[in-house]
Amino acid sequence: MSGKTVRTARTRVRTAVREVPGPCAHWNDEDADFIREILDLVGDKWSVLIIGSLERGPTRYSDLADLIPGISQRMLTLTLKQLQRNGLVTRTAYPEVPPRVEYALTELGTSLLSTVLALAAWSAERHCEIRRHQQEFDADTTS
Amino acid sequence: MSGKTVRTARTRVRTAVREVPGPCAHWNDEDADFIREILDLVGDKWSVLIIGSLERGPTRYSDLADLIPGISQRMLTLTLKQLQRNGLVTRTAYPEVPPRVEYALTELGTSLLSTVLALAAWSAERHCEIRRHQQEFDADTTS
DNA sequence: CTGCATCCCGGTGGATACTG
DNA sequence: CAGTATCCACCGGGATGCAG
Repeated sequence: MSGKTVRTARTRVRTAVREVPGPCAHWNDEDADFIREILDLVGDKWSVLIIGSLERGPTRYSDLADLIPGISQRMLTLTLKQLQRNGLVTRTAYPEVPPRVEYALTELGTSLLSTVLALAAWSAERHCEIRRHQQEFDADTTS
Repeated sequence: MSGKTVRTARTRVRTAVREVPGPCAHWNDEDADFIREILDLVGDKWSVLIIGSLERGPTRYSDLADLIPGISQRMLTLTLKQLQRNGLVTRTAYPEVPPRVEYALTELGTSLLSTVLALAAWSAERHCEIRRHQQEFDADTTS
């Protein structure tokens, strides 16, 4: 997982998903990698929640901890660092006492948020439908 | 964490994400739950790849295995069953010899695909930007 | 207040071998 | 061909305690 075969072609990336020239596979390395990249960004347990909590502007560490019920300090710190590394949030430490640190969404983070929100909307629309399918399936399986 | 506090209100789900009545938290239980629901659906390692591979129509088990490099039989079976349970794909077994089984996207699955594709597009657009940030960050951190 | 270090447990998923 | 079953390594992530 450390190799990742650095792709050089960034061209025509979006169309690659839909237009497939021949009869061969459409999940060509590149496309699959983009999926993986997203999953690495937001596939974990807390990233999206944190990003969403930053929607309204710069927020302090402790405020984030309050906004996101159930998150541990460890995960908050870790995920924030990860988000920062990916350029989705910025970290600003004010040299005061007691220390104050604010996290904020970058433009990149904001753009991701809006995209992710679409997913959340989808879930909101369909989640009862999904539940129904699950129950049907479980009923059938429970022989 | 096993309780999950079964919500009874499915009302006004989509607006809940953007409109926040008061000054309080916007990640109200419901919204967070929708995020979690999505993550359960597509947050794993293979779901999205499988869904994408089904884009062109019904596909056989072995064909899927070929289309998705690196997936194990175990994970292919498991993930397909999960997708089926959630009503995203259908499984059709033809009573022939040798056996033939085809998986296909449901309308629900298709709708999710298009939403997920938006995320993939985002990743395609921004991934070089992300890489840049990562390298900068790592360079700074590598003291 | 903000954050790292450590311990530890459960789940995810890979490898492999076997069945209808 | 289309799975099922078993074993096991890895790591995400919770709890707790300490530090700047």
